[in-house]
This record gives sequence, C-alpha cells and structure tokens, in this order.
Amino acid sequence: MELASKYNPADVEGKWYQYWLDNKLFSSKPDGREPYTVVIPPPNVTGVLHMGHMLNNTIQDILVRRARMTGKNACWVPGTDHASIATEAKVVNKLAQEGIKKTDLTRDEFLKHAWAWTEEHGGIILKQLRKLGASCDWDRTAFTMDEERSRSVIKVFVDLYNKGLIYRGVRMVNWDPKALTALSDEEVIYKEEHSKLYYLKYYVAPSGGVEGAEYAIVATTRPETIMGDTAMCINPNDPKNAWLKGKKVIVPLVNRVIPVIEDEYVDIEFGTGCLKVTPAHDVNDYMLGEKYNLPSIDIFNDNGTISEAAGMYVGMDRFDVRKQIEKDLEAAGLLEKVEAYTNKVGFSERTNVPIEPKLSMQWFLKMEHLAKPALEAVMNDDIKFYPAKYKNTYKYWMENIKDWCISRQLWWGHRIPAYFLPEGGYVVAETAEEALALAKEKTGNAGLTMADLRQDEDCLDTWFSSWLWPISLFDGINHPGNEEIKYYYPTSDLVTGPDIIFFWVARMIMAGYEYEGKMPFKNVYFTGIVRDKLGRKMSKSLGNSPDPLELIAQYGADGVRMGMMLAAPAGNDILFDESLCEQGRNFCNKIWNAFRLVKGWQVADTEQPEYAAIATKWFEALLAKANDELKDLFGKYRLSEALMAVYRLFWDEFSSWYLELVKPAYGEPIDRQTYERTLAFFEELLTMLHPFMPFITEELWQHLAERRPGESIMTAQLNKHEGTNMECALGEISSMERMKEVVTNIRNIRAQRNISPKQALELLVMGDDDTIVSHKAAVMKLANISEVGTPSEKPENAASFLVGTTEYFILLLDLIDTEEELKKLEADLEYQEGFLQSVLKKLGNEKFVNNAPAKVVEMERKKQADAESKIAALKDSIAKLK
RNA sequence: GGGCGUUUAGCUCAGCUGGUUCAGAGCAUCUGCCUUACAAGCAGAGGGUCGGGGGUUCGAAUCCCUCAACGCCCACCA
Repeated sequence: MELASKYNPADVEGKWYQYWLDNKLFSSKPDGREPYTVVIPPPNVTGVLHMGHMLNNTIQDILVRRARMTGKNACWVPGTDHASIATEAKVVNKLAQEGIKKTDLTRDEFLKHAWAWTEEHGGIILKQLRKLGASCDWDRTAFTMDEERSRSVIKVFVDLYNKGLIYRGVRMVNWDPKALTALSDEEVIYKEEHSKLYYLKYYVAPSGGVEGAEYAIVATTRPETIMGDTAMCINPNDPKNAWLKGKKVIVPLVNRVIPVIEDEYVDIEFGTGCLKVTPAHDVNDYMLGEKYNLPSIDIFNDNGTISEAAGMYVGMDRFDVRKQIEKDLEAAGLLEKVEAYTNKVGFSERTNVPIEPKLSMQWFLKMEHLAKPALEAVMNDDIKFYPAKYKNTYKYWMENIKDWCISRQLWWGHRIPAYFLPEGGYVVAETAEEALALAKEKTGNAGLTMADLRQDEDCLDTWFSSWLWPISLFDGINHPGNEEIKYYYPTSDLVTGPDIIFFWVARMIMAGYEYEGKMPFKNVYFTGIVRDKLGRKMSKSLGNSPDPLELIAQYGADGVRMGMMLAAPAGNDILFDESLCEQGRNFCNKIWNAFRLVKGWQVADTEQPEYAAIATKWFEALLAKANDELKDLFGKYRLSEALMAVYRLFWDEFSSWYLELVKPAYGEPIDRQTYERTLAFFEELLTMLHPFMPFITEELWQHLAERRPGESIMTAQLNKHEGTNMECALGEISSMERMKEVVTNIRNIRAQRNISPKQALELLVMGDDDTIVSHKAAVMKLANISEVGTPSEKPENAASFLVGTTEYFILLLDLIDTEEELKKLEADLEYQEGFLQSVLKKLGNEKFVNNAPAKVVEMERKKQADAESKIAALKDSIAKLK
C-alpha cells in the first residue's frame, strides 16, 4: 500500500461516518450494560452551526465516545428547539420580504408558513454536526414541537395548573414592542446607556405656572412618560421637599393636576428628591400606584407608539416623542436643565429593542415549590457543576426566584390549553374535547359546543418545553415509567454554556424532581464562550467568526476538534485562533507518518535486539501510567489536559523516543516480537486518541490489522492495564528518563561542537548509577555511541556532564576546546556551590531542623551530599583540564 | 450597589490541602539540520521570581490582609 506523506482528511471522513451509520454504531437500546446518556442542548431548528456549537458538541462527542470505549451503553440524543420567538421573528421577516404582513394572516395561515420554513431550514444544523463526527443516535432525533414533545408540554401545563402552580393575572411584565410579546425576566438584558437626565418643572397647583409661581423639579430619564404621570412622590423625611407635603402639582405640558404623595422608597439624594410616578410604565411606580391607589394611564400601544390614552403625540414612536417633548418642554419653559447620565436599560434578548414595562394579562408559574429540591440537589453535590463556581450563581438565583411568566403573545409554539367560556371564566385541559366536557361540568350547561369555547391565543415560552427535554426525549411524561426512561434517566452529563444556567439548566433540574423525582443529569459541564484571539466575542457583525464547515474543509474535522480542545479548559472562555487548527492538522500528519513508518517495515523472525527489549518494556509502563492519568483527568472533566497528555505521549514519547529506538537500520527488517508489540502500542494509542480525533484513528485502526466487516475502533475497549504493577512501571519510567537525559546531553555536545550525528563517539562513565548499564544498548543506538567504557581515572580531552551524581565523558580528542570546556565546568561549579550554600543555610537554621518534618530535613541532607559530591567531581575535572 | 472569578515565560494555560516531580506544558522565538516516516518535520537552546504592597511561618506562586487592573453574574435609585 502506497501512502501519501500527508494525511488527507477529505479522503476518509465522509467514508467512515457513513460506515458508522451503516453499521448502526451510534445506536443505543437499553440492555444489561451501564447506561451513559447525554441529551444535546437542542439548537434552534432553523439555526446554522457556529463555533459555539462546535465546541459544545465536540465536548459531548468526546465524552460519549470515551464512554462507549469503557464498556458503557452510550446514548447521545440529538434534536432541535422550535425557538418560539426567534423562529417567529425569522418567519415574519421572510413574509415581510414577500410583502405579507403577519397581521393580515390568520393563525393557521401563519403557522403553515412557519412549518414550511421549518421543513425547509430545519435540521440543517444537525446535518452539519455529522461533519464534525458527532456520534448521535440519529434515529432518536427529536423536535420540541413534534407530537410526543408537544403532548408532554401540554400535559405538564395542565398538571401544574391542576396542582395550583399555574395562575393567570394582570402583572407588570417585560414587554418587547418589536416582537409584541411579554418576556420572562431572564430574557431581558441590561446594558449601560449614555442617556440624559431631564429636570422638569412641576408647578404647584393651582398657580397654573404663571411667572413667579412655585414649582418643584423632577429629574427623569423618560420625559415622554409624563402623560402617564398620576402622582409626584417625595420622601417624608426629606426636609428640602417638606414644603410640598399635601400640595398638588401640575404635570408639565399635560396640565393635569396630580397629588404629591410621600413614600420612603424615594431616594432623597437622587436628583431633587422628587419622583414622578407613572404606574403603568415602571415597575416601582407600579408598586407605588398599588400602595396609594393611584390611577394608571397606559400611554403606549403594544408596538411602542403613543396611545390614544396619552391625549397627545398619539401614534408617535416612543423615542421620537422623547426628542420632540424635550423641544416642547424647552419652548414652554418647563425644562430646567438636561444632564448627561449613564443608566441601565433593559433590552430584549431576541429583538434587541429596549423593553417596556407593561401591565398585561399573562400566565405565571409559581416557582418556590419547584426551586426547593432543585437548590438542595446542587448544593449538596448530588448534581455536580464543573466548574463548581457556578454553584454560587445558581444558589443566589434559586433563593431569589420569582414567578415565571410563561405566556408569549406569539403563534409559533405550544398553544396554551386554556379555553374561555362564553359567560366568562375558563377551563384548562389537554384536548378540546376534554375542555368541552369540563366546561359543561363547570357551567352546568350541557348544550355547550366546541364553537362556544375560545382557546387562549397565547403560546408558551420556549423554555417551558425545553425544561422537560431530558424526560420528554424518553417519553417519560406521556408514558411514565416506560423502559427507556427507566434505563436512560437520569442522564449522565450535560454540556452547555453558563449563559443558559437559569433559562434551561435550573429549570430542567426543577422539572426533573417534579416529574421523575430524580435529578435530570449527574454532572453539568459548563463550556466557555468562544472568542477570537483578541478576546472579542464572535459575532456576525464583527465578522470574526470563522465558518466551521470551511475550517473542517481546510484542516479536517479532527484537526478542528483538536484545535478547539487544546484551548478549552472547562468554564474558561476559549480564545480561538486558526493556528490551533493548524496544530491539530499537524498532529494528524504526525500520526499518519508514524503509521507510514511502522507499516513500511519488513518483518523477520530474528532475535529481539536489547535496545528494543528496553524500549518495549518502557513503553508498556508508560501506557499504563497514561491510562491512569487519562482516567483521572476525564473524571475531573479536564479534557484539554487529557488531550495534551495523549498528544505528548504520541508525539514525544512514542514518535521521538520509542520509534527511534526500535526503528531498524535502513533496509534492515525488524524482529517479529518488537513489530507486534509496536502494532499493539500503536493500536492502544489510537484508542486513547479516538474520542478526540475519531476519523484518523478509525482510518488507521482499520489499516493496522485485518478487521471484520462492521468492526470499528468506536467499539474497541480501552486497555485497563489491570495487571500492571504501577510501582515497577514508575521505576521503569524514571530510569528511562535518566537515560534520555544522558542522550540529550550527548546530542547537546554534538550540537555545540558541530559534530555530525553520523560520527560515532565513545562514552565513558564514572559513578554508581546503573541506568547506563541496563540501558546501554539504548544509549548507544540513540546517541550513536560506539563504545561505553568505565575508566578508573578521569579522561583528558573530554567533554563531561553530570546526570544525578554520575559523571559522563565524551572523548573528543582533537575536537576539544579546552577554554570552552573550562567555562562550562566553572559555571556549573558556581551554580552547585551556590546551591550548596542555600542548603547549608537551611540546615544551619535550628528552627528548620526542629520544626520541619523529618522527611523534609532528610531530603535537604541528601541534597547536601549530592551537591558536595558534584562539586568534588567538577573540581576534579577542572583540575584535569588545566 | 452587591457577589463571584481572574492576574504565573511573547501567547494560551497547569501548579489540589504551604517543603526536589515548585517554577511547569503547549504554541511562538533562536541555532543547526531537506538524516529515505514526517520541513505541516528532526535535534538542540534561551525565556518568568509567580499583578503591587504588607503579614503569618523555620519555609509561600500556594494561607491571611490590602491595593490595582480585567472579566462575569445579580440588583427597582427615577
């Protein structure tokens, strides 16, 4: 077989993915094995793959693939989210481009368009995940609005309603004037804005604002809301405004007379200490309105324009009014001054327009009851967070949880199963038929028909479906206790971003305890945000977000996966740079070429050379150690460190040391024993790498030996090294480390003196380290040493170095530069003497000797002895040279 | 305004309960090599006193205090 000197991912990735699919290797069914379950954080159904998905899904795939290789029945369930508000916005935009207004359509017509859009664009993102190598059980692909999931959502709504946890009422909610819907608190993002603080004159009634009359000044950031003012509020403890007590004032421009009320809520220090109260348009003002029974004037239409109720500026946009009213106030002499001011403004997470606090009728879910077990589970580590710092964030939110506004004035989503009765009131039921039955019962009117009932127009918050995801994917709501839910639930690991800890993670935990009585997952791995190398968030507008598919085309999926993982410690943001993919691609090449080397060898039934025996024994030990390390790192979800460990194992240890050691001379065959050990090592390295780099490892695993059809590295099991004596193994590794040090020193001598690696040298050893004896063959091969001697006296004309306390000499004869050697030795001597001084100082300190543990003192004594013997050796060598 | 986190080589990060696996890794850099597995490579080398200051201790990157910078989350000061 001829192999190119470069690995070409395009040749193998598609082939093996299809092979995995054809052989149903991703598929999982309940069986006797221990389950390992992951549910995908469902991407928006019409979404397109971005770097965040790449990171998130690479991590999931690594965990899932590793689980498969450790004997578990791994099941990764994919799916998409209908993303109510985001998708509806996309459909509305698309229709607008075709000249169709949403308001001109009926609900059914609109939904037809939405479904058509979903069919057309839906699931693209899941196809893209296949390019990445994601080993999802595609047969299980779900959608939050498919039949099973929809039934689950409705069932849960009805259940919570019947439990008295869902209620309907008029409340101050966050209103999105663009999407025309209420939002939950979590969907509002507060941003700092440079705005203005307007100081408005409120004349005391009945003066009417004539020259010389008294007035109060109110500072506000929202002068356009004065049409909704129904009171002015001062702090009763504020002496400077005490004169206003009991008075009435006149709203500027509007000329409405409003009372001055007193409440300690008002901050005396802010502005003038006078607050205008607009109960319909501010959460706090709303509270004041309730408390003092103030009228409420809603001056805004749903889309943020001024309503009839305002009586002026009707139909104008809220921000245009702000500009206009500033001019009008100014002209009327009612504007005292304007100051620059920085405040926080809430924006809609989806449409990015400033939200408007608005009184409206909505559905709410009481959270207190649900939060209690969910908080406990995380605080006592039944559910573990990685990194654990997010426990704090979670705790604070859970302890201050507010009721969840679950209704949205949207069509794309699960319609609220509440049915209004002709004579008022409503019933809640899973189906229209059941609703009718309930209605008849409730009203006592047996003549009611379906046509008499009117279903609530609103649909549910998207998260009201996704919070059931780990349960609904296994149909645990519709068929409690079914075989699948019993086997796969609770799931094992959840991999997601900290930005949806409240939206999704917390709520899934609540739903899990409420509906399964158990946690939904055992571990939560929070990924970081993918940023560019300058630390900026990736965004379309900055154009700094690479297209994942192009990256895959350029570097191969394995290269990209590795690039991402190298930079992705749990919970830290990752600063992504394409050069990381390059590193990944280079690594693929390294693996590829190591394979070319091994596969190119001729095998002969000859005796195993000593150097090869040393190498195989050592590498066996190293694999056992690496296996332990990986287990430990995976247990802590330190995936980038785990990858780095395998990377170095393969590149440095296997390629640079092991293969160089066992490699036969050019044109010579390799002995069978070494060859077979080497293939076994290679295979084991591939299994260790496979979770990170699925494609190249499959390709080479298949080439490494005759495989039967359907066999795959995916289901190969990791070597557990159960029979290994780790103590012996570590001893083996450490003597090899000393051997490497000897070789490196010799190579260094060659490099400094420009001695060709081809020129064989003679090595002399003086000391008691027996490494050189046991590893002689290895040193001779790697450092091109012709002979190893053990002289009784130090040689002349030699370059020397120390490893431990053993001295090594390379005979240089005429190549020696005495001056250079002396310099080197003297520098070494100086260092050793300084080191000895510091050790002696420590040992001379009575407090240290008395207080430090015996082991530590002993260690210092050993250091002293070593340093002394090194110094003696160095002095001796220097004398010889002189 | 609260809370959390970060600050260690040019860059990205490891260093858990204080003491030779404590100053590390990868990348980048420099030097020499196209040595028939790999120049997307090989061999070798240099580089930080651990954000500043103070303290505890025989001993601190590691514990405490303080200051500073940066980041994140939460909060109804208009």
